[in-house]
Amino acid sequence: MADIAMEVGQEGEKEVVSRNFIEQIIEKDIEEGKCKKVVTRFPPEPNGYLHIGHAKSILLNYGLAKKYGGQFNLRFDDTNPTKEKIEFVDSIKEDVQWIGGDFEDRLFYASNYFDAMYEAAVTLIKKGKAYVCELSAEEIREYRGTLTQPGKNSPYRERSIEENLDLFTRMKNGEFEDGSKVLRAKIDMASPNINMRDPVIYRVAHMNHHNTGDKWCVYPMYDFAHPIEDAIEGVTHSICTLEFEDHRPLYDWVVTELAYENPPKQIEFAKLYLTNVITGKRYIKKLVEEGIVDGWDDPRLVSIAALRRRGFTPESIRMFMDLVGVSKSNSSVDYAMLEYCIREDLKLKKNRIMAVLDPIKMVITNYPEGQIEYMDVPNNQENPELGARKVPFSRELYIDRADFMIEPPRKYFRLYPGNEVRLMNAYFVTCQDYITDEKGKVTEVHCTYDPETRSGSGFTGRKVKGTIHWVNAETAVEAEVRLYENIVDEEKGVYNEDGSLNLNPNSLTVLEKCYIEPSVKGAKAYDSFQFLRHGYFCTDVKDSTEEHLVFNRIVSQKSSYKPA
RNA sequence: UGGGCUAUCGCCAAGCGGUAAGGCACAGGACUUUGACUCCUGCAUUCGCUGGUUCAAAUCCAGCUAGCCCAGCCA
Repeated sequence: MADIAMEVGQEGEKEVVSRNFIEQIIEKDIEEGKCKKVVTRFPPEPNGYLHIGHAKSILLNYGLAKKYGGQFNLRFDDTNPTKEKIEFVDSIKEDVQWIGGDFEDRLFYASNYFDAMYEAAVTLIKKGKAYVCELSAEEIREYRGTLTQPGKNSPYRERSIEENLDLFTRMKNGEFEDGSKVLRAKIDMASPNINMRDPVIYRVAHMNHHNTGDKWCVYPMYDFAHPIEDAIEGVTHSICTLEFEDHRPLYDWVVTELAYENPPKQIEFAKLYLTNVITGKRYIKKLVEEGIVDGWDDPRLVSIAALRRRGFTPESIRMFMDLVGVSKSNSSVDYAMLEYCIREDLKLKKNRIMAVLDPIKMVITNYPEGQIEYMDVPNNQENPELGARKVPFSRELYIDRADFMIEPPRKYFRLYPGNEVRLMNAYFVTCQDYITDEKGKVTEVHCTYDPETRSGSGFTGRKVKGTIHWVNAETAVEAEVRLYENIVDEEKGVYNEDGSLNLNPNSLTVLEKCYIEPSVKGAKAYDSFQFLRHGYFCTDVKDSTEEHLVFNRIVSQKSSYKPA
C-alpha cells in the first residue's frame, strides 16, 4: 500500500499524490536526516495463524520499506513460551511469504536476543531504574491503583542496587519459583498512564521455550522486550496497532534509559475490521479448538490460509489493502470491497468454464442422435491469450434449473416455452415442450436448434436476449460443489452474550450431482476459475479426484437481474 | 477535571487556511455469445456539535458531544 493512490492526470493537469500519515512521518524523518535507511518489521507472536488483519500490517510494513528503499524484517515476538508453538511459526512464515512480504534472509526471533535483554535489565538495575519486587500478582494489582486513583510504591522499591543485582541473578539461575519475584522498572506509581506505574519487565517462568529450550527461566515482558528487539535490528519505524498508543511512553523510556544511538520510533495505526467476517485471533482460535470449523484454513474463515484455500490471490489481497488505506480511525471495511478485488484480479487471469449446479436434462429434438460435435470455446472471452478448448455438444445436455421457467416473470429472458436463447458457445435453441414428474417438478426440457446460429458462424439474422450455460450429458463430469459463506454476519457476531455459538446455518452448503464440462477434467484446470452464468469464482480443494470434485465458492458476481 | 486516541457521503479515504479527490456500494442508460465484463451518467452547498479568529475555516482557537483503548507476572 505504499505505492498507493498516485494519479497522474492528462498532460498539463496537476498531479495528485496522496500519502498516508505514516509515509508523511517517514518522509519528514528522512528530510530531517533522522533516518538514513528505513527499516520496518512484522513482529507476530507465534500463537496462532495469521488472518487478513495481519495482512494489512505485513503489507504496510513491507510496502513502506520497499517504497523508501529500506528493509523489511520478519521477527517472531516469542517472549512468552506459554502460548507459542512451532506449528505457528511455520505457518506464519509461509503466509507472510505467500502474501508477498519478502523478508529475504531476515528472519529473526526475539528469543535470540534474550542475552542482550538480560544485560539490558542489568543495566537498568545498575542505574537504579529497576528493582526486584516480591509482591504477589494480586498485591501488585492492588498497589497499582485504578484508572482514577494513583498507585502506591512497592515496599521493595528502594532496595539497594547490590541486592537487586543479586536477586535478579538468582532469578535467572532458577532459585525462585514462578510468580514469586519479578523485575520492575522504577518509573512513577502516580503516573496517569497506568503503563508507567512501575511495569513488570521480567517474570520467572520455568518452561521449555520452542527456540531456546530450557536455557532460560526468566522471560522479558513485551513492553521491555519490544523496543530492544527493534533497536537491535536497527528498526527505524516500529509500526503497531492503536491499542499500543498508551505504551509509547514506556517504549520511549526503555530506548532512552538504554541510550540507544538511533532509537526506533513507534507509530500506531488502526486495525483492519471487515464486515461479515470474524477477525480476531482469539475467536478464530476458539472455533478451531472447539471443532466448529475443520481447521485454521477452513474456507469460512478469513485466516490467510483460508483465503488461499478459497482461491483468493495474493494480488487481490494486496489490491484490497491499497484500496483500504491506512489511518488512525477505527473503521470497518465493507466485505464487498474484498469481493471487488478478487473479481478484478481473476477476471482476465482465469479460465471460465460452463457448469450446472442443479441440472435438468435438455433434449434437442431436431439434433441427430449419436452425433457429437466439438465447439470451439475461448477459455476467457475477454483474454484471448488464455487460448481455447473443445467442448463436446450433442443431442442431450444438462442446463441449470434456474435457467428454465414454465411461467416466467416479467423481464425474465432465459428459457421458457416458446422462447429462444443462446446456448453459450453453441446454437440458438427454442423451447418447444417440457416434462414434469408427478409433483410438477420439471425433469426435461425439449428444444429445437437452428443450425445456422452456430457460435462463431457470423450469424446475424436475429438476436436473443438470453445466453445460458450447458454441459453435454454423456460426457459431463459429476462434481460435488461446496458453497461456503463467511461464518458470521456483522449484526449477530460469532458468539452470543451467554457464550453460546451463533453459527450461520448456511455457512456450508453441499450440492451433489453438479455437472462440469468434461474438457476441463483433471485437477489442474480447476485452479480458480469463473464458474456458472453469474460467475462464481471457484477453486479446487485438497480432496479433488478425477470423478469427484469439490469446490469452494469464493464470491459471486453482481447480477442485475431482479425478479419483479 | 484519570490518561491516551478518533470523528469528512451507506462503507473505506484524500484534504494540512483559499472555497469538498478517489475507490467500494447504490441508481439510471449504452453495449453484450455469461443479466457478467466494459462504457457513460448520477450520488456531501457540506466536513460530530456550538461559538470564536480571519477577506476566507473541514483545515486555526475554545467549549461541548459521541466512539475506541488502558488497571496481564499476554502480546
